[in-house]
Amino acid sequence: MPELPEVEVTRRALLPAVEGQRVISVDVREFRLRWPVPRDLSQQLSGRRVWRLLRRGKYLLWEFDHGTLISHLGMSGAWRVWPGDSAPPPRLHDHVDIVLTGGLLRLTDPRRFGALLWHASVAGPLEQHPLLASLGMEPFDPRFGGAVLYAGTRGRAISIKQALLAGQIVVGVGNIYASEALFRAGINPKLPARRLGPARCKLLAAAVQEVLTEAIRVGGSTLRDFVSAAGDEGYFMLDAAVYEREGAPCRRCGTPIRRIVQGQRSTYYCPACQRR
DNA sequence: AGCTGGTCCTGATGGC
DNA sequence: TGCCATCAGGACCAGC
Repeated sequence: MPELPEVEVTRRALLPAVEGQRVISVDVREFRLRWPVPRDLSQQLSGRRVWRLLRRGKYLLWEFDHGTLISHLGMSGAWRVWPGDSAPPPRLHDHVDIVLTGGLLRLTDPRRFGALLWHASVAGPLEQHPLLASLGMEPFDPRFGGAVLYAGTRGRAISIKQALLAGQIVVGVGNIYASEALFRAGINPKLPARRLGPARCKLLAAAVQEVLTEAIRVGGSTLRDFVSAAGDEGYFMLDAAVYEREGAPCRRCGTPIRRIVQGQRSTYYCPACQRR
């Protein structure tokens, strides 16, 4: 499910059960995620209070006094929350339960590309954690804009689609929203990143922010109970302009949407609208 | 069999 | 020659 909007929607849904609440117990049923879940996670967290639940890119960061729990949903992960002890028995792929005073949080992740890691404060500043250190700018950072995109794409031979996806310039843009943002900006996804001038960078930066903002807003309604109750069915993007619409008429001009493969991932675009 | 929401890692290449 | 940054491809998995 998770690109930035899904992670952000998840964060907001979990907030009341997490922030300011104390961990009662942790039950790890499957340690083999992308990296092994720490064996001592339960000892590490039990009895401790989570002060804040933050997001960096697609990572969720659970801030404790003595360190930070880092979670990532990979391709197929989701957190769900139940109040009190109302949670049903865990099912296949329900790998971790974190019981807090605010409710039970359950991590499900069939493909196990997700991660759950502990970063102790004594190990150094969180920003220097290997997974976080080289991340690009947050798309909603007030400093983010065309200039950041322009600077970041200088000298880059890869396509603009892949540059967006790489997360070194700006984080949070996954495969769906990369296509959607490029459509909105009217930019051809195959264009080498270094060929973008300041004007197109400005358009694209704005498009990235718009697409993500809209997805969060829409997710807020369509995903409301995806985290709390409804389960796995939750995520779908309302009204994708191009994503998974190969052959369907462009909503702007009617030209059939085209699908290509870049870096082994599908890209969708309108060959007529995206000529910039 | 071939596709799917992510991203780290490795090894090859190219610039200074 | 050495040290970078960049780039392509592979890897990790289950489900449809």
